[in-house]
Amino acid sequence: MPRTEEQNEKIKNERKQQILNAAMLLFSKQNPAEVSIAKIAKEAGVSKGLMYSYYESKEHLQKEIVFQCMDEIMSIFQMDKGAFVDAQDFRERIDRLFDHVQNNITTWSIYTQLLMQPSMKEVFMSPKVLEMMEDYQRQLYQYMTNQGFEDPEKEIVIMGALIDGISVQYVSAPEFIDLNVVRNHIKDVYGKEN
Amino acid sequence: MPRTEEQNEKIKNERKQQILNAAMLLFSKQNPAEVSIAKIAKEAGVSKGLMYSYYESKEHLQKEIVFQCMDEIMSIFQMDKGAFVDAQDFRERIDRLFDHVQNNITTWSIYTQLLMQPSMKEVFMSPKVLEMMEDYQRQLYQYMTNQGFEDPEKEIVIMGALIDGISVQYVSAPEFIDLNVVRNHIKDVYGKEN
Amino acid sequence: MPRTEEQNEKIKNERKQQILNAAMLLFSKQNPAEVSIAKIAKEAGVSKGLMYSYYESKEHLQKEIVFQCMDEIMSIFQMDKGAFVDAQDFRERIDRLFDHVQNNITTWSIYTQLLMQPSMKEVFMSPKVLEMMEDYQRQLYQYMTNQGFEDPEKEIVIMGALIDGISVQYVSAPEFIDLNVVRNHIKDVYGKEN
Amino acid sequence: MPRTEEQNEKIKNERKQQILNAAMLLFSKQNPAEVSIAKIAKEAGVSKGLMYSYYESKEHLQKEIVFQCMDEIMSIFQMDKGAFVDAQDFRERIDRLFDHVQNNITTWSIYTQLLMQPSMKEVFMSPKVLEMMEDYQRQLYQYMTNQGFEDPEKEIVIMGALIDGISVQYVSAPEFIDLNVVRNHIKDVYGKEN
DNA sequence: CATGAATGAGAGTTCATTCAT
DNA sequence: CATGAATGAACTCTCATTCAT
Repeated sequence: MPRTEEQNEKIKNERKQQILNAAMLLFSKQNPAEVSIAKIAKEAGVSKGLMYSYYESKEHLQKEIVFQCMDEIMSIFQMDKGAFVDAQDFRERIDRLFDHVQNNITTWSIYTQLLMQPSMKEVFMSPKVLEMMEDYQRQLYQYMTNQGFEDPEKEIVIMGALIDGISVQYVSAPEFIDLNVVRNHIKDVYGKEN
Repeated sequence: MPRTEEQNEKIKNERKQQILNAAMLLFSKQNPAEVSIAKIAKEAGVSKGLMYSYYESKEHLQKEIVFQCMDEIMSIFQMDKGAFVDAQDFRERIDRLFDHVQNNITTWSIYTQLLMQPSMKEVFMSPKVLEMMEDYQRQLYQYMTNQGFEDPEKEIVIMGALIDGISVQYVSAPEFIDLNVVRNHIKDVYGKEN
Repeated sequence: MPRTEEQNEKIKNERKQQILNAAMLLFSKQNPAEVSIAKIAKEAGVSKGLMYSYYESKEHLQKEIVFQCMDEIMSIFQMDKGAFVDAQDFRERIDRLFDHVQNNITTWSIYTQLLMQPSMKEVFMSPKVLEMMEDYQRQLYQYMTNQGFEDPEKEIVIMGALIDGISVQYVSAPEFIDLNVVRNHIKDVYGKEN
Repeated sequence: MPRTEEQNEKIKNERKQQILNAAMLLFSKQNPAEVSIAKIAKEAGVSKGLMYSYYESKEHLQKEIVFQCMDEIMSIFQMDKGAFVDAQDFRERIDRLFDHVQNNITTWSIYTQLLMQPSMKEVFMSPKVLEMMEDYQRQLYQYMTNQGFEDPEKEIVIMGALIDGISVQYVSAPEFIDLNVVRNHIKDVYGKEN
């Protein structure tokens, strides 16, 4: 009784996720360039050969990881739900973001590490990502304007720098960094009820 | 007749700098782990073998670069000159920092890239660096207090996140980022004359 | 469909033996330290990389060879069969030993060469080898006493020196050395019927 | 005031000996193939470059060492003094030999190690060495005949094997081997007064 | 769909040797 | 005569990738 197409698809997706998880775990502990395909395969519990049924090459695997991280991170702001409706919505999204950083340090660690690499610039500059960015900018601009800021663009830059800065510090040395200082600061400054 | 001690010293220094420059150039364009000794040697115009007269191993070369970057960056704030005396001094130091980021993007790119790597944690946690950090914290704390901030520690965190965040963004995509927004914001907020 | 465990095992054993044979052949013709992994791989008809699937390192390969030679040589005296029962048994064992030297000059050449190297002392001093040596001493002591020798320990030393000396000479220049002179001398002196 | 030709010659010889001694010291502790020219130069207190004023290559240095060892060893028997005149003379020469082994374990260790190497066969087979060997054989044959041995050739083989065997054992593990057992045995058997 | 033996290019590293000084 | 910076070939070893099974 051969497996149905559907079952196969399911198995494939599970395997793919297995491999991705294994890779992410190892990448978070060591420079991806120093993690061998063999180690990932072992960690994922599959054979070396099988890796290439799911990922064309090591480079592709790395890029897919960055994309997945990006998707995950972007989804936090729930851009699909439309613009930030009000200050409460804004504060909730900020909380979701900071919670995510705190609870998914592995994801963020890999994401930061990989994004720092010049070779990943093309991922960063892909249409898909750029579009997301623009959406994010537009919605935030709208919100900042509503909040009465004189120079919304400036505030977006400041807020972005704050978030990126504290995240980078946090993944580098989570034991020394308290995310809440910045979290609260952002909520105070940008999430005030009118 | 053999070269004098002096002549040898001079040659060695020149060669060492040559290699360092080549390595930094390449590291800024590609993940250091993926830059081979052969490539660095070629870029520096020396033989592969000679690399090992000047650097015990690739790892040592990498670490020396991080340390050098760190020294350079730390020296910007001129902690040796003592605490920030007044707002003007503060603003000058901030300017020096931002100028440095802008003019030494290579240094900052490598520095950020390497520091993101788990294996570099030990460099970051070395006594020398930690001591510098503490100095920096202490002097800034003093300054923030003088400026009349209620919660100086919080302000240090915020300012640090801002600087790190904008720097990371800048080295990732200098063509899209305008450092001056954050530079002026910091000078406005923290560098006001009393 | 993947190969069965059994098939893999078989392949691995064959390959391992192939490599061992190649290494021994080359080691017998040249100082092992001067025989490169590449040469061994070529002689064995496998790729350089594959060598490391079977032997962790060159050092491991060398040591495995010494151990194998040692086992082979030790097994000649068939210590497991118990003490030398009588003069005929003694003579038979001596013959087996000399036949082995004559027919396995490669083994003996490597063995002698490697054992001369200071770094191999640890192999020589391993518990397993030392135990075998003691067994050998004990059994020979018993036999020499039975044969009526006044100073059995002395005879053991003399006989050992004779065997080692002629073996070393033989592997150095087999075309000049006639093993039988010493073989017969030992059988005459120590293998007389009571 | 330039050095005279004579002084230069003296300096050269001293330097040469310096290098030789350094090399022998290191070779006795490590497989010659693993001792670098740099290490020898350092041990000898000269520059790497100078090594090549005295020895054409590493190989030549090694061969010169074997030759020197051989000369030293051969001189012990004082073949130049002519045949063994009587049993006392024989016993004295045997004593000189065993004393030398005991007091110059470094020399013997290198000598044995190097002679075991197939590449050194040519040294062993050189006319000079072969001639020495023949002299030794002839003189010993004469002596053994005088001593009344029926088969002098056989006795020469036996004695040679004994000496080589115990020497090899001694340099391999001096702490376990008592040279005197064989020394006395040889003097007893072959050095009896008629 | 799954395996892991096998490959080969290239990595880091060492070292005998050369040669400008 | 003496130095040691410099070279380049060769070394040990790793690893992404392939493919027979």
